[in-house]
Amino acid sequence: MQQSVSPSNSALLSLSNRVARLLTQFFAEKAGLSELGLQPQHMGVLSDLWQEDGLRQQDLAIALIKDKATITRMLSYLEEQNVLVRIADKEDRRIKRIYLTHKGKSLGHQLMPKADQVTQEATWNIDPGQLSICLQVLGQIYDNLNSCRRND
Amino acid sequence: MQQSVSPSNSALLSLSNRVARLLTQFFAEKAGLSELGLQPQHMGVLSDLWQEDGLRQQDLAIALIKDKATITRMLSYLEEQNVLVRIADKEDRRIKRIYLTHKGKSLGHQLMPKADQVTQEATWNIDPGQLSICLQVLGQIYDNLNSCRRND
DNA sequence: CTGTTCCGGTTGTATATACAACTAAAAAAT
DNA sequence: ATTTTTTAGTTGTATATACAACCGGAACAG
Repeated sequence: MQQSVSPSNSALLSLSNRVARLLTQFFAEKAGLSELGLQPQHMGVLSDLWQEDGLRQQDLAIALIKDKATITRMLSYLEEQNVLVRIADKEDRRIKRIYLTHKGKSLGHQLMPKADQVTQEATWNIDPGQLSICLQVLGQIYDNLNSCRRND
Repeated sequence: MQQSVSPSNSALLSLSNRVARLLTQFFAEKAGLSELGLQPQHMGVLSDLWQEDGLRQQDLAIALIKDKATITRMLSYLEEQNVLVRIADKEDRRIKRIYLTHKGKSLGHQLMPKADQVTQEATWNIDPGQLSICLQVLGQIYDNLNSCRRND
């Protein structure tokens, strides 16, 4: 694999930020997000709910590493757009559980493959084994940092 | 390497975003950024100038994947804080070249090792060879996406 | 040369986000 | 039981960012 910059370990911080921004930007364009009334930041919510319905707002805040106030406002918007619904938990009335609507699930069907596609294009010249290792490493880093963080 | 979630390739988008956010957050805390009058987003500028002085604002915008207006305002702040100076280019008077001041370089000396440290902590249980592969892959993805993007 | 186009940077404005303060509900302490 | 503390979510406010419109200087066309 040829490489224009040889990153030191210390580059992880800036490199991860830049890759994340680039991928996000490309995805938003490729998927025509804004034409769908969605913004890049909404994808995190959508993809997490796509994997598991009925999450609490707090769960989303933690998973997405965003302020709970930010989540409140994102969900208000997405609820207005009929992408999802908030349903108060029966047992604990503080909790609101989030469910995708039909429209939300349909968007998931439409968008998840696009995310795959963008990843494919971004990694066309990368050895699958190495890509797989990269994803494993990122997953581990996520777990490492996530396990020792204050959640609020 | 044990792993709580086994990411598919499509996870790159969300995983890179989350890792970037977590690392950024940890770094900001570890380095006491806000006590230094800096915000996380300033680190990109600082680290790029740390590597190469005299960049144009446009260069920074492209490298950091941010709007040039955003860069303008970040630099105005950092210039006020005496972290850097803008110097008009002699040959092309549209261009402003950015140089770290003494204070800026001193901050670099102080902060770059902290970034290393955070990376070390985040990857303590990861095989160095695999981490290195991960960084190479991320670097390649950055190059891939960066080379085919509209710059403005 | 002169007008046109392009490029680097700035400013106006709307949205996204974080932080802080707050409300309501549950859990824990006494 | 009653008070205190903790938890989930919302709202107020300040800052960060993107997008659009703009300005001045450079390059280019005739």
